[in-house]
Amino acid sequence: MTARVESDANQTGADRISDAEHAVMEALWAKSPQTAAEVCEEVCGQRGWSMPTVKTLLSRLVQKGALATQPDGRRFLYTPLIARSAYVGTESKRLVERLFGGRAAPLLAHLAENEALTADDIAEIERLLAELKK
Amino acid sequence: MTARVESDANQTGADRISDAEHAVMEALWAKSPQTAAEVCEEVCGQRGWSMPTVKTLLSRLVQKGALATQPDGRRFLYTPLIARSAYVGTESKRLVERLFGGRAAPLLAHLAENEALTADDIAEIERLLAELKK
DNA sequence: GCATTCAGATTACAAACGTAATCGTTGAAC
DNA sequence: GTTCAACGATTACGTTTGTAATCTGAATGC
Repeated sequence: MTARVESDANQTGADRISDAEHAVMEALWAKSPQTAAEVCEEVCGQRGWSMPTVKTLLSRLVQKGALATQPDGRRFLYTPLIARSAYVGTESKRLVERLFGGRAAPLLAHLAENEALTADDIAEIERLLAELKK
Repeated sequence: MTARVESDANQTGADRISDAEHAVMEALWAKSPQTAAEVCEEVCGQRGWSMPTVKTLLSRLVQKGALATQPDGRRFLYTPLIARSAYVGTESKRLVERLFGGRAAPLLAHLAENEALTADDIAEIERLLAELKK
C-alpha cells in the first residue's frame, strides 16, 4: 500500500492526463457521474476501444487524482475532480508557452494563416476583445 | 537497411515530435545547420541533458524525417526538414481541435480568463483581425 | 445453496519516450 | 605507425501510454 503522492487533485499541473485519458475525461465532463459501462458506451465506439481499456483508463485517472469514485451498489460512479476549464486552461497555456514564448497573439496569427479561423470565430473574438477592454 | 517509411518530411502530421525532441528542433530552428555539439551547447544546459541524450534525439529526429544531415568532415550538420511554422501550425490546430471543438474563439476566451493575454497581445490581436478583414 | 455473471483489480505487453552508457570507426597528433 | 580523441551508431533501460486479457469477489437467478 505504498501511499503514493496523491493529492494535487485540483491542480491541473498534477499528474499529466494522457491523450487517451483525456477522451475519458471528456465523457465525464459532458455528464457525470457515470459508470464505467456508461463511459464506454460513449467512447468505445468513437475510439474503437473495448471495455477493459476504458476500465484501465478510469483507474489510472483515479490514481492520478483526476477522478473520484463513489460506490453505487457493486459498481462505481466516476466524477471529475478537476474542472474541464482548469484542464483546458493549463493545456492552452502550456502550448502558448512552448510554442509562442507565452505570447498569445502569435498563436492567433498562426490559426489565422492555417485557415483555422472562421468568420464566426473572428466576429466572436472581436466581441471578446471588446469585453476585455471594458 | 530496412528502408523505413521515410518521406512525410514536410507534413508535420508525419511522425509526431516528442517534447524532448521539440527542444532540439527549437535549437535548430533558431540556427541551422548545426553540429550535435553545438546543439548540445544550447540545450544541454537548459534541460540538464548530456551529449548522448542530444545525439539520441537528433538520430530519432532524422529517422522521423524531421531533420536532414549533411556530412561535414567526420561529423554531421543537422538542418530542419520541417518548418517551424508548419509544426507550430499543426500543433496549435491539434489543441484547438482537441479542446475547443476546432473553434479558436473559446481558446482566446480561456487565455483571456487565465490572464494569459497581455494588453500588448490584445492590441496585436486587434491589428491581426483588422488585417484579416481587409 | 450453488452456478453464473458482472464489477473492479491485477497483470500483460508492445510501442514511445526520456535519458544515457558503450561500441566501433576514423581522423589527428605525435 | 600507433595512440587518442571525437564522432555517429548501437544498445540499454526504466517509465508512460495504449490497449487489452485474466483474475477475483460479490450479487443474482434459480
